[in-house]
Amino acid sequence: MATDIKKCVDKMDKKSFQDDLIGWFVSEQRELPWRKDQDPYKVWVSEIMLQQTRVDTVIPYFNSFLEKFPTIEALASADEEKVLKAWEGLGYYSRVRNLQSAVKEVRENYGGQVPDSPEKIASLKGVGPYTAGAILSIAYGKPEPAVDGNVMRVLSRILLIWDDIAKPASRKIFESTVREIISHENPSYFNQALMELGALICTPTSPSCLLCPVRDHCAAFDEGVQNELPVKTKKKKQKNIELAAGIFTDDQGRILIRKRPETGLLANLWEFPTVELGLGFQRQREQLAVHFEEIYGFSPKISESLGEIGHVFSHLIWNIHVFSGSFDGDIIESTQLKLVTEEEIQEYAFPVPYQKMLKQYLEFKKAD
DNA sequence: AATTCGTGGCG
DNA sequence: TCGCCAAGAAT
Repeated sequence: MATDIKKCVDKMDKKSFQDDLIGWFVSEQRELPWRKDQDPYKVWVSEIMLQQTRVDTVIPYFNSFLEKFPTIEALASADEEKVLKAWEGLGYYSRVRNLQSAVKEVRENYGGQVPDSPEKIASLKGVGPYTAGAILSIAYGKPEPAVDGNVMRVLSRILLIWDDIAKPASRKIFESTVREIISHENPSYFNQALMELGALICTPTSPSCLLCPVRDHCAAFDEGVQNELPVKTKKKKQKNIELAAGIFTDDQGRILIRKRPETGLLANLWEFPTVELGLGFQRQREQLAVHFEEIYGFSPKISESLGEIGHVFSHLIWNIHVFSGSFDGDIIESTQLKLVTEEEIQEYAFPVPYQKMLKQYLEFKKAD
């Protein structure tokens, strides 16, 4: 640890800090569905869902997910299609595929009990340093650091840590710092309180320092630099991609859908047949049909243009040119290519941009 | 170490 | 409108 950080840590009255922090958490913590008990499975599910995702977004997903898959056994034996459907709209879909894979591993190797050793738990798919520490401390009361973005922001201010929190290497600095100041009486509340403080008081912009329970321990507040911390370099902007996608129906009105590849963006989710348009995407309808044929082996009759749908990802921006149309008989259905009715389509998990596309199509059809 | 993985909300 | 952000992990 850097000497200036150590100096700040040494100067801190740990016991007083822990008491103020935990005391605040006891009285001010939010009632959240995953805080009703310390069931390791529920803690685990909540932590996976909460990765890069807001509490308000997670709550309804957590409740319905636990209803559908109440136990490790239930999730381990569930159909992957249903698991993905339960995650639909939450994003970062590899999280739930890793979760189900890890839950199976727990069933097979640990008798269905979530292990409580750092080594074993960190070896589970989708469980990294943060999630391992969160489960160990919250479910098992172990004094392990659980360093997320909140913790880095809060501690950077309290202890005047100027390392760039966007750098992967910085996390370790915060972990070793937490090891020095964590409460061994109540590591669960200590970790949760740091995160809760970051969520409610010590926010990224305009922190509510006047309401802060640990203001007297905060070096940044003392020096009036709370708005300069944390140091975080900004990421580069997204790349634009032009796509054409079609809702193509057969003579019975069934819609053609395709399962995306099992790796990469939106892996294993379903979509409507899509082609990427090159630089000169101002091509004519006939060429577009040829383009679809090259990739899917059929040539649709494109009848209508339904406009465009924009969708922003973390690292890229899609602009989907939406079409509707039909095709003649000879589609060969497979595990990757299916013809489904408007009823059946509800059973398949679609990324948000394609949900928008379907909605757009149904409204167009109704108005027509 | 730097990228790739979603989505929705907010100033 | 746009950049930033939210309880990160895998590659």
